[in-house]
Amino acid sequence: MSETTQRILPPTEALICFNLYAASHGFIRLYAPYLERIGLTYPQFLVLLTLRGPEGEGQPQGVGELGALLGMESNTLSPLLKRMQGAGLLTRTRSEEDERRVVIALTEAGRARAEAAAEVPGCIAKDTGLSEEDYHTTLEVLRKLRGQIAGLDGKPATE
Amino acid sequence: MSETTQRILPPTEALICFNLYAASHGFIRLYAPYLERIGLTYPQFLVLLTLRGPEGEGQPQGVGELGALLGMESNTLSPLLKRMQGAGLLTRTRSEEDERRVVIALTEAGRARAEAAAEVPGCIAKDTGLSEEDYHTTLEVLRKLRGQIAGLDGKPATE
DNA sequence: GCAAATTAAATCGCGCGCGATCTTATCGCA
DNA sequence: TGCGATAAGATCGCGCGCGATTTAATTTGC
Repeated sequence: MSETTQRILPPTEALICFNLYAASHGFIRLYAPYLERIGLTYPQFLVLLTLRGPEGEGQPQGVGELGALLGMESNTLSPLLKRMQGAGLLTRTRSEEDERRVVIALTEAGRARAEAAAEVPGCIAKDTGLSEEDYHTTLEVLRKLRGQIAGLDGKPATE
Repeated sequence: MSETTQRILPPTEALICFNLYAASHGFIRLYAPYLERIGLTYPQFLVLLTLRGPEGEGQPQGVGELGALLGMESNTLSPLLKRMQGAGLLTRTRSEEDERRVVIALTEAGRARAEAAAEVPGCIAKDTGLSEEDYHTTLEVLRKLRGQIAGLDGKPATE
């Protein structure tokens, strides 16, 4: 691990949260030209990838399951999915056995768009020039970090 | 580095960009109760920390410098700073020597709020329970990653 | 068996992010 | 000196995130 943390830095630079924030937006900016080309926003891209599944064999999902996978709630997902339905990418159907649930399924156009979306991460990986090892290390650090903060949302605050 | 990357994962879980996205929002949710208590949004918190400086000795900054430090442009910063001015936290003054520039300076109330803001990251570090070493490793990985993607925003796209 | 509690999704309001455009000031240079 | 190019901010529109509330369906507990 390189020792690049300097003594005097802008205050935000020493914070994990700002580095996540800046890196996240930085990556989204990298994705932007590719996503614009296929007419998707970044969250829409995430939704399509999730519905597509790891090998293109994804099944329809409820709004709740989708939200759990993406870390969003219905207040974000509902309007997002409505826009995607408007774009002809997916359908929203009330579940038969539980009328509260709404099931999201890809249309043919949605499946095609999802295939195009699935090509993008490879392009980004190439653009960034990260080695296989760096990629893996970074992914592990991030997944571990997410695991560490998952579940402590119950306002620990000044206990 | 633990070997937790499974064979079959939801598609987004294998992406660095989604892990950044999810971790960033996760951290912002951790900050939320603390920031709400002092009446700040997350970007406002970043602005105050930056204006305060590493040791509380920060100097007034132009909108552009502030944006460079935070990775924002005037289309995001201008309304944000205007709201913070409305809240009495800072002043916006046209520069004398260059009438295009607008200089941002903390008010007394802003300085006080910035001191309160500076307390928060320590609380979060405690809540997350990250070891000193994990914190340092994570920070290094993120800063390295940001360095890797900095500057390749010139639409490399399918070259 | 039915009212209260719980759950799923939708809706609303507000504050970002950001592409696109506009305004105004400074700079370059013939 | 003057005028086109550049630079700094501001403005506008739209799509998220998210807290708060609402609506409707299901589960529960008596």
